[in-house]
Amino acid sequence: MASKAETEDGTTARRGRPRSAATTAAILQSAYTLMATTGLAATTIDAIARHSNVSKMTIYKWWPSREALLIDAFLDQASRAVPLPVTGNPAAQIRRHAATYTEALLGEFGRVQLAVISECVSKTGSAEIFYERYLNLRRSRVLETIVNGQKDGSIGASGAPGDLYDAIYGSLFYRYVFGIKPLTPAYARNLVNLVLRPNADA
Amino acid sequence: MASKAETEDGTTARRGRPRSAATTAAILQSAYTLMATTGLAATTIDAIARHSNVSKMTIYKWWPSREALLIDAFLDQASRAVPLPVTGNPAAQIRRHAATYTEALLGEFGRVQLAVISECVSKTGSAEIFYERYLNLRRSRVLETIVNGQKDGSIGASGAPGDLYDAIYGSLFYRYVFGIKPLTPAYARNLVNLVLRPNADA
Amino acid sequence: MASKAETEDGTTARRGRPRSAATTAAILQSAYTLMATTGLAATTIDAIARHSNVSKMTIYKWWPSREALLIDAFLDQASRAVPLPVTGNPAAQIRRHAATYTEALLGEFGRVQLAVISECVSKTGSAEIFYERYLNLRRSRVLETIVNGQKDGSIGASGAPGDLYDAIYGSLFYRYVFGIKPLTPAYARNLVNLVLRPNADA
Amino acid sequence: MASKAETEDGTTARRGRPRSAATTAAILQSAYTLMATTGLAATTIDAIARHSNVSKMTIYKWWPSREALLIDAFLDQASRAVPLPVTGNPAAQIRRHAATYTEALLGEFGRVQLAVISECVSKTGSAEIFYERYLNLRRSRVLETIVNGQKDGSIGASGAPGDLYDAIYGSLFYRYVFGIKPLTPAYARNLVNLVLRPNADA
DNA sequence: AGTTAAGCGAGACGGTACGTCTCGTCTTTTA
DNA sequence: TAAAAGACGAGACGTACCGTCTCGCTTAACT
Repeated sequence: MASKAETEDGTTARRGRPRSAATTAAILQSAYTLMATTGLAATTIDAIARHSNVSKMTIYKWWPSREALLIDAFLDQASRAVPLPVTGNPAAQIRRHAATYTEALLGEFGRVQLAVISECVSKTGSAEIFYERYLNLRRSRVLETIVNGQKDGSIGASGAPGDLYDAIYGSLFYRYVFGIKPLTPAYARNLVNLVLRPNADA
Repeated sequence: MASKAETEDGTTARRGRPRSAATTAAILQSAYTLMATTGLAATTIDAIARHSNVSKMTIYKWWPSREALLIDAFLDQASRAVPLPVTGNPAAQIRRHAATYTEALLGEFGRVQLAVISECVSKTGSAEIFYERYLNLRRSRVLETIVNGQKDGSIGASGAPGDLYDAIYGSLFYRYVFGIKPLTPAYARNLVNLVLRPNADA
Repeated sequence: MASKAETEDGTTARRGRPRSAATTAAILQSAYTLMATTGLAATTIDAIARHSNVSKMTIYKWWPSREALLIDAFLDQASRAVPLPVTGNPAAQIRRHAATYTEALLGEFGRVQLAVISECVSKTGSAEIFYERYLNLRRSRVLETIVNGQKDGSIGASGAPGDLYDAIYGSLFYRYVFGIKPLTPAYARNLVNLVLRPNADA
Repeated sequence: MASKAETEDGTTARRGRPRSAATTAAILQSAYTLMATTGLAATTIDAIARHSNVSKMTIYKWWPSREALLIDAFLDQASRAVPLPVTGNPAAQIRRHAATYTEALLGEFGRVQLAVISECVSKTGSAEIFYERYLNLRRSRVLETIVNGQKDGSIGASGAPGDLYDAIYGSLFYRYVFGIKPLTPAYARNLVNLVLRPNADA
């Protein structure tokens, strides 16, 4: 007989009090809310603990550093935002996505994302971790779409997909970080057309 | 900061009150050095005061906040870096500038610039101040060059100059922040060609 | 028929898993060892649990507070130490006991006893509990001996037995707590003679 | 000409903002008050800082540890208490002093003194520091008085002065720590007579 | 043999103090 | 009269222990 119980999904049941999902959620939610409302400087571990009614020890138990927590808080809340469209031809998909992304940038999503990136930069010197844990996947998907568009002819630009992607999303990010106007869905759509040079009917 | 002369017998002879310019320079130099070597997190006002042998009071007297000081420290050291070329046709000028800028990004200049931007973002939520005090001027000059290129035909791309600029420099910045490879002078030159579509002889 | 089993010694056997004697012993032993070796400040409940491989829950189940546990740990180990001699005349008995007690004070016994007393004082403001659970009984026995000595004339001092006892053992404790030298068996024997003024042949 | 200003009392004036006497006093007063009212366990550095409206940094700047602060707090408030009488013959002086000391023991003084001693014991294993910084001087003075009494014949006991002192004050301390009754000025006077055996007219 | 109750280790958790750090302000001496 | 030296209140840092609370497993007495 096995000395440890197996749960239905095959994971081994651990001894001891199980980790509280409610606590974890409260921490992530508080971190996100504080970033969105009070800004990065006020989003201290102490403030998160106070806001979520969780002890600091519990936070430090599960996250090694503030940037790790902030990334998780962002991922937890923002992952479902800005999905890549699945209908329409590749150029149109990207155009819609860039517009939606721009709209998100102008709201809470943008504020929090930039705070997380800033935290990573000030702690580690770059935002590579953020790229690996969040951006990379999304970029890969858009890259595939660009490749498809180049294949089916809906995208006229012949540059490397990564270069095209960065020209679009790098522009949006650049304008957002430095407050360069305009930065609107219409600007984003126009930018996509400029960079990808889609066929007239795309 | 060389505010003290050494006499033969080793005692320190005061030559009178150090010039405030010397003190200012020492503060800016220390801030820059600390950002470049120990990173943003360790570049505290206390550390700058210690490193420059200046009292904290003097620093607070002249700068209202850390980001203001860091911007000045960056401007003081980095203004002379990455000058816009004045020879060659417009497309070639930008190509050379983008390559030079990329090279600078990969060194001390990039590290410090990103630290300053990060500080602005974490304090104010964006890097607008940095844009106004540094980027804006440089961007304007390049924009003029792009306009010239579009007029004389050396630049084939017809988009708004600002859009073209952001596509190039936004891409470079984006790759730098997120550590996306490759990021080299060759990549920059290629990117300029992709975005500006210069005539074959440019 | 009895609904509950009776063990040999008349105690009622409880349902469920019986309390583990080994665990109890391990806790008390660890508490004593830690007090003797690492000092009171390091003898935390957590440290005792770690050292004895017992969970904190088990400790808190059986002892309501740290001072209660430390007293028990002391009693468990130290009760058998420093027995009152039963041979010789009363004055000689006390003289030998004071000397033995002094010797014990200078070793592990003294260190642990003082730690326990200190813990009681810092938690409750005095060491009355320690007196009630440990000192009182021993003092009573010595008091009887003093009374006997005063009756049979071997003790010349006419003061109240309690006053004589405290003059002797209070002196020893006082010197121990404040590190006043000398504090040796010889000093103790001399002190007993000074306070009790035994007849020459005692 | 001196390069540093000399204050009236001959101490060298230091550069920079001078230490605030009010702050120091507030810290010591708060520490004393908290010990007397809430007990040792509640007299944390945090609590002292809160109660005195002083930052923890300032406390840690001037005292290396809690026991050091508590000793100073006790000395600051209690030094003037329980002065040795200067009139009357030696035996009578000590009798009065022991009675006064006992009275003090039963009030705030006793509570705080015991707390300080307990803190020293739990941190360092003994109260030697307290002896060196407080008790020693007082004991020496009483010892001189005992010597005088033995010389002029007012004290009949021939033991070493230190032994006699400890028999008296050790008894009082012992009774206080362990809550042994009675502990009153009358008891103290009687104890002095028992130990010192003064001549009838003393 | 199966049920039930308690003991016990593992470990999560909120609370609070620890001792240290930087911030930004304030007060004094010195050149 | 500007600068240094440095005290100071505020409050975050990351760690430790407190005492409580699930959990899963074990051990016995009672059905």
